Amino acid sequence: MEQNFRCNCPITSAIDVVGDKWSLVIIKQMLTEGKKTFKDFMESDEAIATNILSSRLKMLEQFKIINKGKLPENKKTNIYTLTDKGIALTPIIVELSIWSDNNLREFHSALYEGEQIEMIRNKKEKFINHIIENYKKNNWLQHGV
Amino acid sequence: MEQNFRCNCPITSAIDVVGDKWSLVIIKQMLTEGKKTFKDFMESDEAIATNILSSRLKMLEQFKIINKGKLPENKKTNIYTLTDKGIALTPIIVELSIWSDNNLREFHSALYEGEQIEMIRNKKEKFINHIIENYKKNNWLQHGV
DNA sequence: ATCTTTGCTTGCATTTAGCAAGTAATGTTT
DNA sequence: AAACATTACTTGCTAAATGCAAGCAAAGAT
Repeated sequence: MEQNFRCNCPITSAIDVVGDKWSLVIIKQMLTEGKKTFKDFMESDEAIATNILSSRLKMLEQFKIINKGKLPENKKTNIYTLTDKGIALTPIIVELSIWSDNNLREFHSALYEGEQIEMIRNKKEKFINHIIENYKKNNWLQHGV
Repeated sequence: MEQNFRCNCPITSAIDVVGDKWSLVIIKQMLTEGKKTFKDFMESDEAIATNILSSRLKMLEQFKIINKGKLPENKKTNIYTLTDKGIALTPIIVELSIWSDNNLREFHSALYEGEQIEMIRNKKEKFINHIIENYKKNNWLQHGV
């Protein structure tokens, strides 16, 4: 996988991995919208195409950002969960949200408002931990096993 | 510009603006490598193509993330500087750097090491301010005017 | 007056993303 | 058990973004 990196700068390398149009959107959906199956992602506001979704999930699995598993009672549905590497992307996602709220409103008036973003801004560190704890709680089955 | 946004989610919208392969790399170069002219960006480790660089600089200017100006004594060289919107991207860049250092090393063994990343990790908030103050100091001419 | 530097643009090739349709395996309903 | 529906894909084609090489005009240096 080494040949995929443009250079040895950590910032550029992070962008090489999760800097495409969809990776961080998928991770956001897992982290804050409780999405975990192929169908869940398909039905998102963002309307990702199925071939792109499929290739992105494979790539994220290769970089150990997500796990692919199944529940014992269902042999059809794949359950995708964030690994620790994936959960560690939370601060990036939170900072993107804060930046948009502060700087993009003049170009995009319909941006979500309100409590959640206010909460993120006021108590960033606490909110990051809240999102992570919430994610872990709702995915205890996968994380426990 | 409204039609460029996939939906009303702030995270997705931030990715719509700076989530391409080059925007955050250019901003990183300005913020941490002191680059400010077309030539500076051209000569980077990452080796951006000139047509892409040109279109990215225009786009970043449209979103008021950078300013394009000239020094009084030189009519040829364009000087690009970060606006406050651009400087506000610093926390995102810092978090990308931390994530890489903690999570990408197994896939990219040649990642830069050492002091700087250690410093970022240990004292994140202080380091963000240090980067910003340093940038502002070196660009006082543009910021002052 | 000529040469070099800077900041581009243009044309073409390649890669990545998007859309619509198809499909195989599983699960559900009658 | 047969038919239908759901899930998680793949395939083929189109469109958009990126990459490469060359060219070029304006400004500055020699």
